[in-house]
Amino acid sequence: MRLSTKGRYGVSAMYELSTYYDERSVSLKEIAQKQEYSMAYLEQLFSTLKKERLITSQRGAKGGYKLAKPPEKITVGDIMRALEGPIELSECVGGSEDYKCNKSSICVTKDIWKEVNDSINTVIDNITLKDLLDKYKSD
Amino acid sequence: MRLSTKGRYGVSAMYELSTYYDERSVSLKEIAQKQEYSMAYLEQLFSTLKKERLITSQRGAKGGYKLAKPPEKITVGDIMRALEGPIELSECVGGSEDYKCNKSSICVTKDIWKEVNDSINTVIDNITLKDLLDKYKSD
DNA sequence: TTAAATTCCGACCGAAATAGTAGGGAATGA
DNA sequence: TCATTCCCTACTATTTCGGTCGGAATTTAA
Repeated sequence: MRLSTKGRYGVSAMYELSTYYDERSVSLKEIAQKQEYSMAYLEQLFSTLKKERLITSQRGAKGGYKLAKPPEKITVGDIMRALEGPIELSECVGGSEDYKCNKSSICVTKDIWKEVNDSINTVIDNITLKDLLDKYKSD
Repeated sequence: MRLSTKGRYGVSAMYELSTYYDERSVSLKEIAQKQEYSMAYLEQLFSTLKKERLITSQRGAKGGYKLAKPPEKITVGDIMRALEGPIELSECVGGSEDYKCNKSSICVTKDIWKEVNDSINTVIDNITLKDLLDKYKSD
């Protein structure tokens, strides 16, 4: 039971961007080196993050990426959902309301997955990049 | 971001067993039919559940499976961890204490995964099979 | 004692997801 | 112009998922 690296890589990379927010763009190369990730792989994640409008980009020499919004307006949940899709522990939970559920025991367990979903979302939606910045400073 | 079916199938199947706790063994065939799961697949899950001593088995005609403990002593967390392994959103969290972490931003984000882990565990460790039984009765 | 029901066990399998690689094109700044 | 950087598409190796298959061992009942 584990998450993919996408979310982890993404949050770390976004944190890196947030340390330079309002200062300058940061290139993929720089982030990849600092975090020891594959640059080409990070590139794919950034492409997604850009589509989701969490970052902006600047091409060419001295180019790079920046946060599209201030760190206090970007949550870990935003990043996770952008990269990993919605959190759905059971198709019964997130899906359409009309889901036909003739298996009694599934209906009983359904609420469990919803509860777990909610608790995960609560946690990740309540941590912003700013929180991480503050935390690191105080450490 | 989603869990495998193992945990879901497992919890549903265990719920089924719990409805007959202290009454009789339930065969795989019966559970598979009731829940419309593949019998051969369920078999693998049950093999794991048995190794983890959550169920006992009786071979031969009139055989089947039973809960190894009363429903109030088996949590959803027990079942999930048996089938899906420990919850580890990051190798940084569950692993050894000496994990060398020279990437500052990972250390900052590490606590996030721990928090998420903990919140999931809290939820699933606080729901027993008995709770599910009671819930279904009252519905 | 034989037949049917059942668990037990190991091997196999196709599809999808994961975690990347590789290569070239297009914009930009110096 | 040229090095730097993002952009895009395609490919690939490995693992996990969800499941199948065949047969052996055990038990009950006829």
